[in-house]
Amino acid sequence: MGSIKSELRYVSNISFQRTIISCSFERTYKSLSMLTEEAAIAIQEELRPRVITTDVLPDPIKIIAGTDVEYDKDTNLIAGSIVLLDYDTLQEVAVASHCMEVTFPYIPGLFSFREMPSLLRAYEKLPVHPDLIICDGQGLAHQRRFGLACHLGVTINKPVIGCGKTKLTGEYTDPGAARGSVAALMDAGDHIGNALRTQDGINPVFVSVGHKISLATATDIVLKMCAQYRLPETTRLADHHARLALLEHKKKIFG
DNA sequence: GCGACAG
DNA sequence: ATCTTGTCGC
Repeated sequence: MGSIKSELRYVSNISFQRTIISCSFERTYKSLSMLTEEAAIAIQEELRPRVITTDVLPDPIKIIAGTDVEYDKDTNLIAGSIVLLDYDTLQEVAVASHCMEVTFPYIPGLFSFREMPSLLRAYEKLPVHPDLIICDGQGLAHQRRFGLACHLGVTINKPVIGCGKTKLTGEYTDPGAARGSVAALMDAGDHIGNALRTQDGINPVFVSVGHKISLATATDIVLKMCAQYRLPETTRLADHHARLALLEHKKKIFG
C-alpha cells in the first residue's frame, strides 16, 4: 500500500488545496493512527520551510480568533473550538466546535497531529474566517521549529500566533515582574520566541511565530489581548466553548 | 543513565 | 488535558 509515503505526500499538499481542505483532512486523519512517529516528523520537516515569519496581515485587523481543545476525563472524546472576536471591542462574533475521538497520542513535539483534526473541522464550520488566530500551543518555539501554530497557519494559510502556558523547549532569563516585560526564549542559538509577562507578578506566557506574523507583532498583540488575565481573551473564550461543546456532546451520546 | 517534555 | 477547596504567601 505504500501508505506512509502517500500519506506524507497527501498531508504535505494540503496547504495548496484550500478548496478541498475538507476531504483532504477526512482522508488524512481517518488514517492518522497509521502514521508513524518518523513519518510525522518527516511531514514537519517538509512543511517547515513554508512558515512565513514576517507580517503578512490584513491592514486593520477586524476579526481575531482563539482556539483550544478540551479532553474528556474518562473517554477518548475531545472537543476543538474556535471563537471569533471583534478585534476592537472583543465582542464575540461567532464560535464553532467539533467533537470527535482522539486519533493520535500525545507526544511532545507532535502535538499538532493530535489537536489539528478537531480544530480544522471546527474551522470549516465557521460562518466567516478570522484575520488572525491565536492558538493554544507553540509555533516556532519547537524542537523542529514547527509547532501547532505553524502547522495550523501553513495548512489554512492564515496568520497564526503561538501562545503557550508553558514552554516546550528553550531557555530564558527572568523577564522582570511587571506586565509587558519580555525575555527572549533561546534554543540552540535561535531566538524562537518570547516569555511575556502578561500580568504583574504572574507566570509569563510563551509567544512564538506561527505563520505570517513577526515575533514583535505577535508579542504586542498577545499582550493587548491580556488586559485582565494571564491568558489572551481569545484563549479563555475558546477554552470555555470547548468545555461546553464537550459536555453537550456527551449529553447527546450518554445521558 | 537522568531530566525535560506544548495539551 | 484531567484531579480540585481551601489554603499558603505576599
